[in-house]
Amino acid sequence: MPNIPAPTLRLPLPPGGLSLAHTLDCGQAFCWHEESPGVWRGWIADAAARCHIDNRTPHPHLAVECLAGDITDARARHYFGLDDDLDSIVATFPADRWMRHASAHCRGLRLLRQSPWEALAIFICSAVKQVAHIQQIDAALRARFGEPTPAGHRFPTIAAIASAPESQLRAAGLGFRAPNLRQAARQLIDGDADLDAIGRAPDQEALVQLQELAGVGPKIANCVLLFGYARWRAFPVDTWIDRALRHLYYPRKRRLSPEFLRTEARDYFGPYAGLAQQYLFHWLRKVGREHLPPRQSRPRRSP
DNA sequence: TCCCAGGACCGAT
DNA sequence: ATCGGTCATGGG
Repeated sequence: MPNIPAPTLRLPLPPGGLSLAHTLDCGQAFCWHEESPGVWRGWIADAAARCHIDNRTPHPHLAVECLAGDITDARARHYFGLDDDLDSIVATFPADRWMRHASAHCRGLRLLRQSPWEALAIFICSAVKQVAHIQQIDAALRARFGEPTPAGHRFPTIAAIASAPESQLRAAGLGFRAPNLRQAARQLIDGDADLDAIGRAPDQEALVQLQELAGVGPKIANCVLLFGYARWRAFPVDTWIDRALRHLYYPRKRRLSPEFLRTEARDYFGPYAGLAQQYLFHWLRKVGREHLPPRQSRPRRSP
């Protein structure tokens, strides 16, 4: 069988543009890495891909080289959210000082359309982990449990994780998250939870059902809703957003309950609160740390 | 080296 | 309802 050269898709960039660096390295997906300057290697669903922005032509475009599996024009457009009117969406963000910083820094950062299962699984693994290590876990899960292709391993199926021995999951670096990921997969296999049904449920009901899964609390449920189901109002409150809300947005309020931060704050950021949250998160981590006070670490018990 | 990381969960107030 | 302790593993 002849070796057919990999087809390369060329997608014109929509208004609002697309930044691969911001979109693929902002902590919403963990299966991409910068292979060489400006060239990103990763996965669009079950297809391996290599992407870069080509500015040479009169009309700049996104070049997507398919390395394994099938990527159609429509699938790539959908994955990168190229049909979202980014300018109009960013225009709905509150025009406060911090969002202006974040929006200026995150130009071209789009919401990816990841699969619900992949978002669920990787964010269960994300608990109390640095972004760099979540990427490592993604790679380890693929290598150990994912179907091989000529260009690497796909993300493991629900069944593959459900039947994986806990010891092998721990060997992938999951630590105490291993039993959670395995049990969540089993709950889905057994029909105790249904990702399609969650996709049909309104936000609040979807959050409740997601939190019935092992290892999924309020923060991860919101991540799955936002990144796996493209529910723009979902508002994950992690340690970064928590500090930003307390110190930058509500600096003089004494007691801020987690519930307040998840609901009142979410309403403040508007109909696309989830993307606003991601802009804040990415900006804070990359250039805005100086605006936050140092984390308060709990004093260690004396021996 | 040693502190800490895109939390969830459990039990004691 | 809120608070503290605990859960593994590796990056910086």
